Amino acid sequence: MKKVSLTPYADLLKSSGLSITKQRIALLKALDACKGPVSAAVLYKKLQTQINEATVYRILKEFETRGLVKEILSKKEHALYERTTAHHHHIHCTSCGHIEELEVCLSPHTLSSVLASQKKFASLEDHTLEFYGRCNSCNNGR
Amino acid sequence: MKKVSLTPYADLLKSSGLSITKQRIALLKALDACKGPVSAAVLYKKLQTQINEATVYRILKEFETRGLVKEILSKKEHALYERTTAHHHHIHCTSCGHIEELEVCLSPHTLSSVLASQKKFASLEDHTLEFYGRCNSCNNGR
DNA sequence: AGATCTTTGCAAGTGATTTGCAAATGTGTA
DNA sequence: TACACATTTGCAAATCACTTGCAAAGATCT
Repeated sequence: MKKVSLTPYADLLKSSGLSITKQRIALLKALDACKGPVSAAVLYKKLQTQINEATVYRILKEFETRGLVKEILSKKEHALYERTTAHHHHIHCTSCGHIEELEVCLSPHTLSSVLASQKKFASLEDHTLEFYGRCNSCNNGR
Repeated sequence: MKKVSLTPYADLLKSSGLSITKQRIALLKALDACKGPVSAAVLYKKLQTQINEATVYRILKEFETRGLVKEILSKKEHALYERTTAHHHHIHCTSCGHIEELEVCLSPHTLSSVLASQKKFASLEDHTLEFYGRCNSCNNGR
């Protein structure tokens, strides 16, 4: 008999080793509904009728350790979260805070040369690369 | 008559457009005495007999906007600060938190190609690039 | 369905950073 | 050097983002 999948979100939770609750599903949906990285506060605002604030934080942390979301650090705001997709970086507008996804990344060659050139670290697990500038609309307006 | 400079720190403050106070000088000294980036809390601990905690935060923020210090964001800790020197990046140990300076940076070519490839931003002001891995001593210990 | 383990809501607690305000200190000018 | 004015500091309270303890509610397994 064919195994029927309930919903993609439920499946995702299950395959990440998490039990299925309406709060976690709501949070995944909300994350997907956002175009870019969002703060816990914004997520909570969208979901306040459905999830308690503490739960938003708890779920976000859980998701991060399971690899479902990625935390990105920004100079302006607190931590921002986005669903984990293909590895990529961002450019942040220093004026309006708008964040856009970039398709560039460090080449594997550059990365390994980083490690090779400085022998003091045994392994390279991750990197963050964020750009800051003025987006076109902010630049026009000045 | 030759202009005598009082102290290098006082000169630095003056040329940054800041008035000279013993708190600001003490903070600059303390920053220089640290080998790597430090948190406001650590700085305050070192200086508690000389500067009030709120003042530490106020000065740090002031220094950042004047370009005297650079704030670096870390996945583990809160904001860390270091004196502005030549542009560089860091590698953070995900186990012990140790941070080391790296000499590598993105090549100007890479940077401009980032901008060129994605025409949506008018200017590129800055970028952050932080690596995460396990330092050798943490790796041995496991 | 029942037992058991996990998650949630709530409210209080933390830790980091900020703010208001009066006193203290710094700066420019006489 | 002294004064007037502007800036900075210390202090205490406030805020903000996030965390925690605990009992009730919900999920999972059989």
